[in-house]
Amino acid sequence: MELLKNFSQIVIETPVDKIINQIKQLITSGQLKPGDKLPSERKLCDVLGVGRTHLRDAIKKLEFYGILKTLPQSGTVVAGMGITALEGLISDVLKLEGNDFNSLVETRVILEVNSAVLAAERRTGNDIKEIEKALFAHRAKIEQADHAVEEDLMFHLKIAEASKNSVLKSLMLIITPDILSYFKQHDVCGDGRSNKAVEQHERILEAIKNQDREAVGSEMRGHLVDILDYSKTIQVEQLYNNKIESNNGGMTGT
Amino acid sequence: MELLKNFSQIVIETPVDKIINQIKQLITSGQLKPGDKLPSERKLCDVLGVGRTHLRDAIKKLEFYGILKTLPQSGTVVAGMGITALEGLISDVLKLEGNDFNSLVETRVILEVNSAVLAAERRTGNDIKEIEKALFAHRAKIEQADHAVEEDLMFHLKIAEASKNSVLKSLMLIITPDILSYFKQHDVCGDGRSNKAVEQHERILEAIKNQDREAVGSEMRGHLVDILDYSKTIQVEQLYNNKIESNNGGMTGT
DNA sequence: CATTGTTGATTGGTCGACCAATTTATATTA
DNA sequence: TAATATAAATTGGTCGACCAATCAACAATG
Repeated sequence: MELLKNFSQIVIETPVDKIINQIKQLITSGQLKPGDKLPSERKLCDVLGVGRTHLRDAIKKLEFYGILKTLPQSGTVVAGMGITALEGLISDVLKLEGNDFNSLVETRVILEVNSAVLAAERRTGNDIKEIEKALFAHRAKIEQADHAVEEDLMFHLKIAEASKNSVLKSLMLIITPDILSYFKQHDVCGDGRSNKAVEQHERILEAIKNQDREAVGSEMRGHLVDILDYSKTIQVEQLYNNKIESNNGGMTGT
Repeated sequence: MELLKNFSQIVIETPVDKIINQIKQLITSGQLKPGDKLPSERKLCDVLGVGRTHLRDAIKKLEFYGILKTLPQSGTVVAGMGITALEGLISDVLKLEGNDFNSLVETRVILEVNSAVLAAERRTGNDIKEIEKALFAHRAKIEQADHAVEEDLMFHLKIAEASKNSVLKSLMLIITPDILSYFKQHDVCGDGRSNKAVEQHERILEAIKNQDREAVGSEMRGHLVDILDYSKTIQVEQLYNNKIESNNGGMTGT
């Protein structure tokens, strides 16, 4: 079995990825500065020796990351920001490397606790109603069935909305799918933890109602701490599995 | 001038967006469940009355979000996760609505403070060196020139790396470009704050060296608090400007 | 000389045709 | 009949040609 160690992850580099790397290199090396206009698509794909479709896909992806900006019938320019931080960006962003569930959960705790505290400060009456609705849905699902991971996360998402911080909510939405996929893969919520979770949710909601910053913080932290512990125990097993199956995590893109 | 209030933001809904909305609607309404296979591209674009290019763009975007998964020569399926959370996701994620600089900075404070604390716990000798290097570069740029926004943020990014939390770092990378663009637009760091910033950086680095969690937390918080205050003062002006120019913020995608 | 109008080249956007891999259906054979 | 081989149809992937909008150069006009 030790033979397995002699294999290393095979990286499949699609044409699109190769193009992205070239453009990225041009930017980081300073040959393309913010505001510069890229050569026309036709010339570029001629030089690169690829079809225009691939090039356009690459541009679209970079545009999505905010690196490029393409102006119809005019050209594609390098967006004037974030260049220094570009190094290693594209291949890193959201490419949660699969075995890094620990970071994922740790980050989740940070986002959750803070959004809960903010929610306690800023929640409106309507927010309370929304959060309650999610709580009821969660409880109902658990009483009749076993798994309710999505309803669970929905509760947390409603809290994020009540925090009135759109960025915080967006970031939670970004990491949520990855957490979901992990939970479903490993059946985290199998045992009797579900009922305990609902009780904790109730206490969290209560603290938000009372606008008790301290309480909501500690309750949320306590609620998430089991999961954080759990994540540490599966770390090793996780590492092993990822070497075998070509599991490419959550939202890793193409 | 009050007439301006009678105008409202014009929402340009590209064909791709329309397709995404339809697919999203099919999923949220339950007509498409996780694991289901979508009709073939040809049939779909026939029904929708759009070209295959548009449809493929839409699919690619949804795949990027982790909603769909397309298997070559086989079909496109609904990924089995995150469906409950889907409602409102696609149009929300990272569509930092432009005038929400407040949320942006608030979130930054949260991420920064926590990553700094983690960095104090986990930093290696090499991390220290990297952070120092960034600090020197920042100071050098300030001593000779006026603006050093990118170098400033680079310092913070190095701290995020020292936190050994890849997700935290990724999230910071995501919001960094938006912060940069704002800083550059509004010339935040114009006055003599630059020198003060370097001094604060030095104290933060010192605290990380000493692995002093408390100190690093309060120092970082103090360092960022001016910016948070500042963001509140420009909020109103910001709102106004955004109505006029069709500024679509940072990484809003297509 | 300055301004305007026209024309031609270039741009990104769009579409339809073709390709290889896959799946399905059908025919062949033991 | 069951298993296998073969052929036809369907799939997503790729490419090149065409489109309308834009821009640049230049000529006509005041």
